[in-house]
Amino acid sequence: MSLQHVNMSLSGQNISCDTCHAAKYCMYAALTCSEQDEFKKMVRHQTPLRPGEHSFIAGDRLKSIHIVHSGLVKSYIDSSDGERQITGFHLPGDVLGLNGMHLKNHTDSVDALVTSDVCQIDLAQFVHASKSKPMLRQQLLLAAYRQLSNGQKMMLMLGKVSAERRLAYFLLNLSRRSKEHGLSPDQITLSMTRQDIANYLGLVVETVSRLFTKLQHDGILNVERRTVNINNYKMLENVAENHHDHSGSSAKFQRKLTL
Amino acid sequence: MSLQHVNMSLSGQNISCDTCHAAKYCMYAALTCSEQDEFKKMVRHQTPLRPGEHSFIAGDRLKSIHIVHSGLVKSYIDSSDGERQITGFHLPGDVLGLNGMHLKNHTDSVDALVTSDVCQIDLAQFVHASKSKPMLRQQLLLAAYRQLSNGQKMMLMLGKVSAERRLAYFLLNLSRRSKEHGLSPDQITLSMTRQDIANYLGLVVETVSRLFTKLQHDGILNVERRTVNINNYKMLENVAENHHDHSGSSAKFQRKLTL
DNA sequence: CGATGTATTGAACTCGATCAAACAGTGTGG
DNA sequence: CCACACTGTTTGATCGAGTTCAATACATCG
Repeated sequence: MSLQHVNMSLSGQNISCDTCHAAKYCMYAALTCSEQDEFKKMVRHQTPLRPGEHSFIAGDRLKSIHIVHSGLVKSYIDSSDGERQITGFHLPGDVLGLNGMHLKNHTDSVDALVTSDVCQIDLAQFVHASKSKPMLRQQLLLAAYRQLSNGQKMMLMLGKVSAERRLAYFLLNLSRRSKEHGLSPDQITLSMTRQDIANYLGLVVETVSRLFTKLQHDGILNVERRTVNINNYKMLENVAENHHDHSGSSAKFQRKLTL
Repeated sequence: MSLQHVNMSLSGQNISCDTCHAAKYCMYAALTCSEQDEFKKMVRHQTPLRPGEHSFIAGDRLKSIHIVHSGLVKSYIDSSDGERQITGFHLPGDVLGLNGMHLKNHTDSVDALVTSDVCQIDLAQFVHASKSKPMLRQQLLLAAYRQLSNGQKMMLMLGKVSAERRLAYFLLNLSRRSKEHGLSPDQITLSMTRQDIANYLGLVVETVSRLFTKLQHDGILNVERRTVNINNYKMLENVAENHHDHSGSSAKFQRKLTL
């Protein structure tokens, strides 16, 4: 099994940071013992989210910090005219809903893609605890800065990058994160639909589907429904970086990619 | 005579928060007197930036917080293969370069579009002062959250929105911000080139130019080089919101827009 | 089994990009 | 003052990447 099944069978209340599989990806890991004790006291759990259920939606009062404990969730914003843009897929340890903090209301929504647990840390308690334990605040801040930097990269993607490169970049990113989470970087499971991937990348499903087929024909990937095997990491990076060497593309390999 | 000329003739060292025209748009305004005193002690100024000069570039050691004092600057990131994406235009009071904080190095670059002053607040001093004056930190945090929220809206724009809507949205945004800065919301000066606008919106110059012409033909705008007059605010909003009623578009007005 | 949601594939179309040319300001130097 | 180069903007003609529409395949589940 993969990403999404970690801890899926735990009941909400049995979860503790001590036994949390995701603790090492969580801000929890960066805290000292006494800070961790403080942290543990603040953590509450929603009942596990079934696929499609949401952790919170835009407009909800923002009274907690949310951190993915297990599973996989997507965050998205909706525009006035009904468009939706998926703004991220989030793995255990990821902090959710920081945008919106300044308004005390969520500006985005979060749905589970697979059965997922999301921890909640009461904001008031957190702020209070931060006074004596500044590292708590520090860690939240770091998460925000990381997300800012990420968002800018995403803008570059959506504004300047071709469809093929977007997908390649997406897969590499997923691969890297899978690896960080102790899973195989070569075999990745897409727990989100093609539709979700397309939306996230600013494309339509058909384009994503065609690109998967193309990358498979090029010998870069093996795609089997939701399972993707990366056969040629280097070539995938070339596609992502637009080193448009792998010239003839499909049908047959042409040169050693060192050319 | 607009946005960009505020204070352009001040020499770097004469600037003080007490006399700063932008103080009310700055985090400074949210501070108490004693906090303001602390803040003032930390502020340093670069010599005024001439158009095209940069305040900092990606990779620079991040040792200060930057805040626009006067003028107009753009921030952008470059990709490995030479693409550039402008990530924002920044008016007085805006905080720059928060992304990158987590790495202690700037991940984006900032160039002046017109003669501009940028204040620098030494990060070490700021962190130290924050210990006794938590509101300082609080304000920086708020800026980060606002930028996060903004970035997500931008993703929606770049991923889902048509060229015409992007430009409309951009102009409305500029108009709103001009108004906030005490300038006319109807007559706005584009201190950035068409190229910059296009890049920011994920388009090419030609498209932006054509869209200006179109919006003018539709009677929504009057465009005169860098000066844009918004004749019909409501119609511009309709374009931005995709209320695709103003159906026949160009050549002749067709219905009252209440239809 | 049919029903439903997801994925792939094909054919035609379209929006915005690209290529190319002309035009308008703004210096700069003779 | 004009010739010039230079940069930014507009406009036209054509192209193409990605969308749209439509049909089919494929799983999963009642």
